[in-house]
Amino acid sequence: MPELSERKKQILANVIDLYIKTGEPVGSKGLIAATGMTCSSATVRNEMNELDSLGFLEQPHTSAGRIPSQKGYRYYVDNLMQDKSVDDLTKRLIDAGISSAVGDPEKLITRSRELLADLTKCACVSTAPVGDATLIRKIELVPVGAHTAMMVLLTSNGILKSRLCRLDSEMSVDVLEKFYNIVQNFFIGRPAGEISPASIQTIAASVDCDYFTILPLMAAVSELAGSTNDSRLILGGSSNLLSLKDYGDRAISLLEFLNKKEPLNDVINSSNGLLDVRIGTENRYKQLEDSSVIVSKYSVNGDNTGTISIIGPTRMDYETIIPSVRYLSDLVGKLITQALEE
Amino acid sequence: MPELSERKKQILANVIDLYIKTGEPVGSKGLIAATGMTCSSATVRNEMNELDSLGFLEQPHTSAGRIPSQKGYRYYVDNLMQDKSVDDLTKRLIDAGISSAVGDPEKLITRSRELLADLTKCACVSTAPVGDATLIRKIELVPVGAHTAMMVLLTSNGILKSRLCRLDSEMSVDVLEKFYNIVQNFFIGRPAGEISPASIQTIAASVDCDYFTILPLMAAVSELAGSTNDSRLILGGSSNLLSLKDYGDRAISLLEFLNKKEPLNDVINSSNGLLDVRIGTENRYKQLEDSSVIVSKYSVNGDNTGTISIIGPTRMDYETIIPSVRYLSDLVGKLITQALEE
DNA sequence: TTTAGCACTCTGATTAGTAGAGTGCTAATC
DNA sequence: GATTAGCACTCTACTAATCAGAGTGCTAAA
Repeated sequence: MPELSERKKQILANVIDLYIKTGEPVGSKGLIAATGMTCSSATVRNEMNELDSLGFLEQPHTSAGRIPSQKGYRYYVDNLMQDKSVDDLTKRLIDAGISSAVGDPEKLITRSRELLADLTKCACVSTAPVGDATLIRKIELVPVGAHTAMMVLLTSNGILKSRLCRLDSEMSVDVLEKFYNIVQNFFIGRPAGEISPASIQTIAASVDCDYFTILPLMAAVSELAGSTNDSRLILGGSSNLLSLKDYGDRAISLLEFLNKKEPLNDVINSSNGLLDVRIGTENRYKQLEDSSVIVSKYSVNGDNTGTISIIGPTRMDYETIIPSVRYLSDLVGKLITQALEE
Repeated sequence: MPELSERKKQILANVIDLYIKTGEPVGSKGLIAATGMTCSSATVRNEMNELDSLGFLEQPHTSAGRIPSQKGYRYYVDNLMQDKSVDDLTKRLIDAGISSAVGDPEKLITRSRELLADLTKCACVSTAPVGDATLIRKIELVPVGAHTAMMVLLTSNGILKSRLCRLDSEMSVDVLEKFYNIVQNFFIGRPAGEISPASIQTIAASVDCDYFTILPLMAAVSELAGSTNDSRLILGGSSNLLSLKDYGDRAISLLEFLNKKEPLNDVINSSNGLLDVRIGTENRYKQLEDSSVIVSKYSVNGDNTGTISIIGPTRMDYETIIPSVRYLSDLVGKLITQALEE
């Protein structure tokens, strides 16, 4: 990355700030008017020209102002942006917004997602905490009818999974007792990831109990345990993106893209580090080429990690959004850890 | 409602069918070309003119073809549309689509919503079954830490609600036992709607137990019981509406409208009868003036009702969508009832 | 009652013209 | 050598004008 003169840096930063604010290409005169710089427009023009050849700015067409290129945004985020901490008002908004959900992990995540989408006017994606360290805390079988029961599985992350299951034979006290025995001996306290359809079969065969009676229950355990590792990816606030002029018609295909689980999951999961900012084509998907994605990880109990992410136009207000996302995701991690504390 | 001649009825039906198919205003020549009617275009013009003065058709402008008015759609849905049953392919698609979720109420509703949104290319809204007859089936307190526990409440509809709760004192065996006693005596088998913050207080005061220890638990029960009656309104497939030319720019404000819980809830709940079709301004909301809403109720155990609804442009394919919605919602009702059967 | 013929109307697409914003270059100035 | 004023040039966004086409309503004949 070439070293830029102080003035170039300042001009680049100003152009980006102004463009983020107005959405219009920034011209030399307009830049001076908006920032009160002391040099003349011709000087700015010369500098902008060089920033253009260096690839930090680009022109929509010959006689328009400049807009930041992807490289420009990257340089801005890495070097120019003032990495201020979250401002006081936002902090209070966040604290107040999630206060009603502090004790409950699921609610907390939901509220945070909604809140952040509102604050940033972007789409927001949340995932529940998952990890190898997810232990099975409790499995409960709640009878619903003579042949049916709701199976409820609680993990060490406070994530609850449930599923109705049906037995061929009657759900007798005897069956229940045997089931709870197996649960106690083989499942409680074990990592959810260890439970596979194969291991289930072995266990079902090894216990002193009718194989075909207990098998549907074991299968249900296996399914629930498996599903603890799907990360409960949920998208919110996507309609915020619709009214942005940045996207125009392309908002439609963007929304259709975001509504598909698999690619979105891939986008979120391919992030590095605690807080990852990916600009434009740094996201591998064509549909995100004029969007930026900010993924922030939070950790629960030091082991399991979930994410809170923002998806919006490359022309998003990085300077305020990044601190907000970081603050909120830290908070979520801490609060969930605390809620689950002994 | 004035009685129309057979030919007028036929022309009206044909115009609407064609307009639904093409989205373009229908002219006299085009109508004859598309339907193979035997009279001349001049005759059709005369008839259309009368249908126009009667209010069943309207012209976007003087020299364009006709499009159905709201009154026209209403007459079509009530009198002209062939109320065929769902076609074979659709039936198979639906059956196959939900087969993996048959035994589990929550999954079943989710799959149905997604499926119907795909089939109809419209937005689809589902609600879980609720009603005065919703009984509390089970309340379970799953310890998570020394001071915290996950409370799980299961209703007779198979709907599961959960919430983490925190005690000031330790969650001793003694406390748990007393709690389960209260649950058994006061809650199990009772309608969820009966439980109010006031009744909770009375109960907490009346039992032989430390009031301040048991109160947080009682409060949690009250909250969960109260939330069983929120209908879990969920919207899916709304991005389908974006690419429809019917809406143009207005798609944005429509989506923003649909993403708000309260008005959407109102729209769904203000429906009458088992299957309600509301066209354009028959919906009380300005934002729905060029949309139609189809609300179909399903019932579980004969008492509790949920809904599956379609929201799309007034120019939707009523003839195939209505039977699909009806078929699917009946199926959902039956399957949930069956899953919960003794 | 139906139909052929025709004048009329309105839209939507295309073209031409214009004002304005912004640039890059040159030459003068600090 | 860096900065700046001046200017010719370019490109867009907007407006107005034109025109073909689709469709109508009306009249008069069948």
